[in-house]
Amino acid sequence: MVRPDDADGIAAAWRRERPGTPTESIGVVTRIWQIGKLLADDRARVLAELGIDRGTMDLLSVLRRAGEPYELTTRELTARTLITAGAISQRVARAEAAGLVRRTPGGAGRRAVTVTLTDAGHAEIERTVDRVLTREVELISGLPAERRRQLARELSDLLTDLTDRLGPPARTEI
Amino acid sequence: MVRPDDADGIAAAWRRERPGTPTESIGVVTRIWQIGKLLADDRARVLAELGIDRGTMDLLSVLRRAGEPYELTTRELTARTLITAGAISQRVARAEAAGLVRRTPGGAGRRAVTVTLTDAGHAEIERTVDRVLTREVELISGLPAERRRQLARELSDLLTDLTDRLGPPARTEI
DNA sequence: CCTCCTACGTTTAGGCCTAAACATAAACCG
DNA sequence: CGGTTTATGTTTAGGCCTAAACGTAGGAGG
Repeated sequence: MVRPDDADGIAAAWRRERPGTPTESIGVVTRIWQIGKLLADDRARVLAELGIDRGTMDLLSVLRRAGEPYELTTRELTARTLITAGAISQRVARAEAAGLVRRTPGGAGRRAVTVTLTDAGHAEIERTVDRVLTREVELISGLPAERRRQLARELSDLLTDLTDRLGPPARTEI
Repeated sequence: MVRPDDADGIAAAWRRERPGTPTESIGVVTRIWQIGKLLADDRARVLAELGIDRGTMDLLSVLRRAGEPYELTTRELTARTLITAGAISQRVARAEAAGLVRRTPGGAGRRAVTVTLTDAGHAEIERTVDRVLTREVELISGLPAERRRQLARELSDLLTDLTDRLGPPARTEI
């Protein structure tokens, strides 16, 4: 197995090939993407074993976290998630077909549709969430608690700064 | 615009709804995904203005960084990228149709296909790379140089640790 | 009231990816 | 040597997403 280029190697290659290329961001940006992909693929594997996909788990998670009575409008779901309204509509349709949520017209807004967790959906997320989060804690356990908290703070500062620069569209997951 | 849940809010919601849920990873993992998505969407916007897509830029970047004579086999491309061999095949086919690369049978390995940057492909990546990287440096300029380097080191440690735990499949981009 | 406008969802077309099936050159081996 | 395995790529089927077109309920304004 070829050892993939590390971020430092990529930056060095650009400077060698094109002296003057601005490379200061690569050490952070590339690694964020690499780590994100490793974690995302691992979660997909865990969920595949449980017979559920990421989109559905994301949906059920948001509803479960909202607390009793476990319902939100489509608009609220869109605002709390990283994806578009159309994708939410499709995710909800799939979850509804699987009996995990229920759609009922009427609710808060003008023409809102309320999405509610069914008992089956509630059971599904209970079955899943600890498995997923326990696995994740295990994955980052190489980082001692204090360094983990420090990293979280630094990422929080970066995220806040980016959000200010780019407008608000950075949303949730799990 | 509804303010999205922040990672701390998500962790707090899980602890409120399900005391005992392991939430220590959320502050790092969720933020990694959020930051990654903000940066990826921004890059997609920059590239859309330049009339090129992320996959193509990624391909041209890897070839350009390889240095003269700007060619790699499909297998090497797969090893240096975050995607599957099938996707590489499709990306190369698209780039070839656009005249940006050339495929020639034969090369290093057993039955290798060599992918070479054409002059048009070379020009395309020259036109693009500074724009993309300059934008990225600007985006993370809220982080002073020393903190940026420290964050890069911490991410590097985390990535190394994750790669060891999960096997080697963490690859490149840009 | 009636019309227009705006908020809210859904549907559709298309893109790109993954996983798996497929094709085949080259090497291995009895 | 000739059959079998292995390394490489490509193709195909299907999934999920985005962007944009499309419906339509309720207000707002005249």
